[in-house]
Amino acid sequence: MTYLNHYNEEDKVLVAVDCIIFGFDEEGLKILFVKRGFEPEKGKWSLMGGFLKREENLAEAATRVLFSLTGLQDIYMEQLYSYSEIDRDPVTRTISVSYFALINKNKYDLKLNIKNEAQWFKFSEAPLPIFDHQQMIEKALIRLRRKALSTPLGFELLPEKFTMRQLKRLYESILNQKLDKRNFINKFNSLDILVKLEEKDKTSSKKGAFLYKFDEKKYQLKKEEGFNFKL
Amino acid sequence: MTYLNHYNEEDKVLVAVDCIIFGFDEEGLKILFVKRGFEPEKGKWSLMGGFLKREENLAEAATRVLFSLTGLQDIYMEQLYSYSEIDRDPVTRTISVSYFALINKNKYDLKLNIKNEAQWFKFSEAPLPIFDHQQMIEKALIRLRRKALSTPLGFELLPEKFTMRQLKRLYESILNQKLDKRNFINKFNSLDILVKLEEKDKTSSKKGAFLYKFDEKKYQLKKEEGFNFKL
DNA sequence: AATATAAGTGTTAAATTAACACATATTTTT
DNA sequence: AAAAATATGTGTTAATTTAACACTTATATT
Repeated sequence: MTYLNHYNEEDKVLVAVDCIIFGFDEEGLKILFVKRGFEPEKGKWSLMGGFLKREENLAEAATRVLFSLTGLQDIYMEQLYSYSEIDRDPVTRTISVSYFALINKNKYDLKLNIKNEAQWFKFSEAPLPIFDHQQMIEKALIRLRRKALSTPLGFELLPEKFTMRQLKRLYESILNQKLDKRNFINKFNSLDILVKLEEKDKTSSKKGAFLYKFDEKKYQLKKEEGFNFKL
Repeated sequence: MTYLNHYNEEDKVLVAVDCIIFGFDEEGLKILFVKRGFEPEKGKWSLMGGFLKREENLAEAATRVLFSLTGLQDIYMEQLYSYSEIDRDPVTRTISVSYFALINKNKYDLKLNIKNEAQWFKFSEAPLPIFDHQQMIEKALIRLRRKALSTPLGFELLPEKFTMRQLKRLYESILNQKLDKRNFINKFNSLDILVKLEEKDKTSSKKGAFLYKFDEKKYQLKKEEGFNFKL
């Protein structure tokens, strides 16, 4: 504590994290909001947020916040951007760092229902959240789209076994455009990260559609390597 | 100040900004460091950094810090990432948000020399900076490379008029690989953002090489639109 | 005169991307 | 029972993009 001359107590600020959680199911891309439990804006929808504590770094704070509000655990999150407008939080100066994650919605829904302050919304129909959260979400969506074209994606969002149709719909809902069935399948197969199973899924037709899963090793390798797709 | 129950004074932290300034000249890609003027690590090389003040947002802080340490003004900076390891600054808990900018080195060098605590280093020969600044720089370089392949780049780094050779060298030094002369020129010309001038530059050969400049409107449009290059 | 350095310019093969249609299985409707 | 609707599955071709590649001209240097 000898060097504090350049370090001015008065400039200390509160730092928060806000988590943008994307999920996916039959209906398309979803986003998870919580009902804010305290004033101001109590009762309104909000990203999962909370304050950074002295004993943790930002990633730890994001993990803790997500867990405490939703019960979700072991979710890999990625830091996105820091928001620092002076009045962004009307109560006191707060800087917020956004994190985002993709999760397999079905896998986690049971846990989620216990704490029902959290709720999934179809991405296109989500209510306007508080503060600058809408801005955060827009940036996250741009990031998600970029990721979809440069790294394999789906392992975190789809059930373990999935059909080509689901995979294609996932990409369509992220990129917000229709994709050609044959081209999509050919393209995705060229990545060589899928394993075709014997099993068929019969929920959407009696003929059944073959199920696939990711070859996790190849998937991770491809993730590190990256690519440059047009879809 | 009625709602402070959830807002805990004790969790306030100092927030800093650190600026990664890239430049370019005949020798290649450069990075700007300052000699740190206070303890700890006084006299060591460091990114331009300083603390966020109560009355400014992060972008403003970055602008102010850059100006006060180097005299550089009107530099567009882009936020990169926030660093929050508890002990990243040995004096006190500090979160640092990195910003990066590309500047035309020659254009600004005069101003710079006035305050000679700042110094350019060839990117490959730069000394190891303090704290986690090296990490910040690595992330900035990755970002810079990505940008080079998805958005036109050079307006901020090159002199107003430049030769194809300089442009190619810029890309080579950012991407850290040799590029084929003909392919590079064809590719870049296909963007349709360059204007070929009558003038020649004779500094590197008596034959002279034609000078080009950017068509600023087309450049900015292309920047918004983006692309997806392999070079 | 020979050699070296820089500028400038196009063609071709390979790879990737985009466009496109029909057959099969089954259920639903008429 | 026939017709229509929904879902699965599969390949070819043209267009575009990328990668590989070599010689000519101008000038200075030896």
